Amino acid sequence: MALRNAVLAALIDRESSGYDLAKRFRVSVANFWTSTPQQLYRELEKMEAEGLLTARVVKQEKRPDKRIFSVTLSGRDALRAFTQQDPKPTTVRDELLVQVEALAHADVPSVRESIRARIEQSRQRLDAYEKLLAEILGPRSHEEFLATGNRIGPYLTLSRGISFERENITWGELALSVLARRYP
Amino acid sequence: MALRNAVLAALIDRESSGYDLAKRFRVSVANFWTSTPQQLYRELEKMEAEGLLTARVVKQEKRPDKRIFSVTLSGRDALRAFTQQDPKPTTVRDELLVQVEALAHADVPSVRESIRARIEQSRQRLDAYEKLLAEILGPRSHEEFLATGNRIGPYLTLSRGISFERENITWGELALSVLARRYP
DNA sequence: GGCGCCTAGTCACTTTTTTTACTATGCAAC
DNA sequence: GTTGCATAGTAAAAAAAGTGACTAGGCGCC
Repeated sequence: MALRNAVLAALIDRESSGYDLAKRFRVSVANFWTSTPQQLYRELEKMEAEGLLTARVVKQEKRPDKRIFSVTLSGRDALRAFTQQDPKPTTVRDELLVQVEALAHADVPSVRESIRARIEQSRQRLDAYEKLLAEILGPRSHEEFLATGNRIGPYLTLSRGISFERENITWGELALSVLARRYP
Repeated sequence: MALRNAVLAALIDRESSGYDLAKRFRVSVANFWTSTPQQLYRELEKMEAEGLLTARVVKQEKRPDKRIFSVTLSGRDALRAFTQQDPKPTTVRDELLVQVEALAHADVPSVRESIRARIEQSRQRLDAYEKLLAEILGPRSHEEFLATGNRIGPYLTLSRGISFERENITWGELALSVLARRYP
């Protein structure tokens, strides 16, 4: 019942196939909501059955046909109603931090390697987010955009994603330097 | 199967009752892993049955008796083995950001209020994390601690929590200022 | 002296999420 | 000429997580 709100938010400005939506979840929505493709396909079916979405089939010649989903009026109402509710507190699940919490009882070289991988992944995400943000901004400065732009919501969520990944990188580097010092 | 690693990491340096553990999850572990009390009680039972934890009953006079769990040798092994695995990528679920993503279709006053509440909550968490960090540091400076302290793991995870909550506050204030400008 | 919160849980049920394994076609590289 | 990757999904089962209600004594407060 919660995934559907993220789906509505993702589809409201841009209709998508399940496959496309899964890709968008992987590269940008992941910033505030994570979901597997399977979960999305199921949710899309349910949402269509409940009238929140409509689907139209697009025939393709060189590829399998696809179904493009868009938000119905009833879906819009649901989204608006959702924005009136109290959002649940953020849930985070980060296995890397669990490993770090247990550092004194851990296999330190493995953890070190995992931190490195996390830094690398955060660099890539940061890069992707910054590109998306640049697309939203177009030729405008942040100032101009904030005064006149119309994709304020995505601008703000992307900004949050960017600062999150930056902090990941900074933190990872701190962690590596501490490890280098304490577990040479 | 994933919650258990967080439980092991939380119990390895300090045995706890289920109730206490739930409190610790609420106030500090939440930083990298979220869980409800029910989930914890269930997981503790299973882990005891599998020999990862042992429980001893502590009789209390003015309160209900409690069962204190601690990590067994087998639990230690499991924790170490976990630190050798590739951590799964972070999963985040943040309804507030979903609401913000859908800003153009949202009930803006409600969202504004939710952002305010988030800022307030982050302030409180920041405060709590900083106090915990001060406890870990004791009278030492960060420098001294990093060179000689022994709770490096918790230091690092708390640091991550602190920067996360700071960024939440900064982001929330940016979001409010944008809203004030665009939806007066 | 009643209200509500704190401690310390248990039980039953429902929902959500994850995992694993399938079906197909097309394209590029080797 | 087959291996691997991208597109575009479906199905079923198992595991994990979340919700709500309940027990029961103690404490403080007004």
